[in-house]
Amino acid sequence: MGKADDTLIDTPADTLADDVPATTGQGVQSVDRALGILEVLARIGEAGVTEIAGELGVHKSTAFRLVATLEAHRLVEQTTDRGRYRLGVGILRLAGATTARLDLVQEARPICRQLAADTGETVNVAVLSESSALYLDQVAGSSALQPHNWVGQHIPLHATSNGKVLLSGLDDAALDAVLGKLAPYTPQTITRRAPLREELARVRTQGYALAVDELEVGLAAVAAPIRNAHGDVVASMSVSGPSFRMPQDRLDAAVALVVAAAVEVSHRLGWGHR
Amino acid sequence: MGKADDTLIDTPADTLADDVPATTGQGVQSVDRALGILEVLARIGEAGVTEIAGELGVHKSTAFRLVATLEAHRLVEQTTDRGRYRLGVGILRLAGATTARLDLVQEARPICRQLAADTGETVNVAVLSESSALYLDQVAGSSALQPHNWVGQHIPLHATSNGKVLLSGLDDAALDAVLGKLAPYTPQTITRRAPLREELARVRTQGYALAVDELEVGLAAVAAPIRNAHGDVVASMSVSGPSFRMPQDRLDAAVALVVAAAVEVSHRLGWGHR
DNA sequence: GACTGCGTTTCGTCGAGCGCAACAACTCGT
DNA sequence: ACGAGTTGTTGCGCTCGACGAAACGCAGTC
Repeated sequence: MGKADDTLIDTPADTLADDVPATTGQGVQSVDRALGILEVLARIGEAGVTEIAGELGVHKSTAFRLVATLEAHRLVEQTTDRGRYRLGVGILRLAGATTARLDLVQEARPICRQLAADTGETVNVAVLSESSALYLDQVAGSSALQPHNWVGQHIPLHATSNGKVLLSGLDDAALDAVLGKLAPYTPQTITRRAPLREELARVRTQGYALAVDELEVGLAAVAAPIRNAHGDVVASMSVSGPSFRMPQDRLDAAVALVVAAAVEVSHRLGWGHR
Repeated sequence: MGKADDTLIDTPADTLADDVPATTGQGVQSVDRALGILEVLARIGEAGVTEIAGELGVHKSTAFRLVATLEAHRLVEQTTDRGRYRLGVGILRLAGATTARLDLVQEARPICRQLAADTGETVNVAVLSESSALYLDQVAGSSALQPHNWVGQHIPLHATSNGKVLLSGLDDAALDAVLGKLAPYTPQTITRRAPLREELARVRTQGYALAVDELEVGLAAVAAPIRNAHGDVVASMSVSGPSFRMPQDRLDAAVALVVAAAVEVSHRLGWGHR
């Protein structure tokens, strides 16, 4: 009886397991290693050939040849001639193409722009990916000294408005599978399961989520769900800015605007049709 | 066979053609092909194994194995089981790692220096902020008299070349939200909406903006847009100097140089053609 | 129900990619 | 200033891993 959770094992089986440790060991070896290099660089930021080779467990020359190939495609670049390597602009070009083909981003972008203009704050679109929130798009508000570009970053689910919205779309089993330890980022962070469940229930009923000083002191955000044709929560859209610029009345206004915007995007994705 | 052509390998290769058709032919073959697949998918958006194989000029099974390896690293994903392939979220994760260290000012600075050296005039980088242009960086030209430092200053949008470029990236709604009263600074300042819209349309088509005696009599400037991976105008780069030092021919030369410099910075930020 | 397209799998062969070792440039430590 | 110890880079043979051909299972479609 207690082992009912075994149904989780039905998952495609290769979806989980080894996500971090360099190479997966399956597939075309050299490609596998080359992609491992990209992941190493993403994790470390900057590394020399020797360091990369050590990380992958291959010979220096092998690592060098792979890196050189990656460099020819601009996926990595070296800081200086005969210097260390880091991820290059080719990645960004690919990322641009990736989001360009996501109809979610395409449909949401003009609405995000409008929302950013109306609120004057930064707008983000996020989806659930591998136990965290993955930010797909960001439109800076009118007060645009780009606060920080979160696109592509993985953000904790329990400490952000977007995260709460995404979690609110899951059932209890999926929730347990996704939630790990609830790390505290500020004194306001929700760190226990029970209060989080209550908060999620509240998000479900009221149709939006708030997060003030929960990820970072001085940061306030409000998010609303984006649904597909089946009504599933596929993404979340948020407005965020410094707390001092977000008094109660502006926050209320932002709630109304972001909910309306998210509903509009949902409609464009086929939600609410009969 | 063709023997003498070996000298081709000596080419500096730092400014090689950025439109890599598919595979570069050099480096580790299978990695080269795998990265070619990513580029094909970036271009086409979605493709089947057979189509990819045709594009690369390899056998179906080879393409499949490469795609499977890419899929294991989440760089591609298939729309449905036994379906077509497209770029995956792994790309976005990698992109997040690159944007984290990507700073507009930092990437632009060496190019600004070069531009300042080539033109002998002052170079500025500006972004849109709070209904005006915010100057982020400045590199003084070779000329002795130092113009006053604009970094950190908010400058009217309608009377500067940088401002026009930044405005040219907005749609009509955003334009109305940002534009207030068009204050006259000199007799040349554009103070009415309609002529300004025409000017912005001109900026969009020709890819740069001019401003002569519009903010201050005797001050001439030319600016070009800096774009991110999505093609959005995120910043503007300008060359400016006293009008008496800027006859028509020098102005023309400055236009070409600043446009080229802005394109170069855009590339570093992930902007690809089209 | 045969046909035709797809993505996927298996398998034997051969050449591409591997590890080795020598090379070149750069940084320390004394 | 000078080697000792790094680093990134490059030929070179051997071998194992990646390749292509063909077969397979599964969709649609006439």
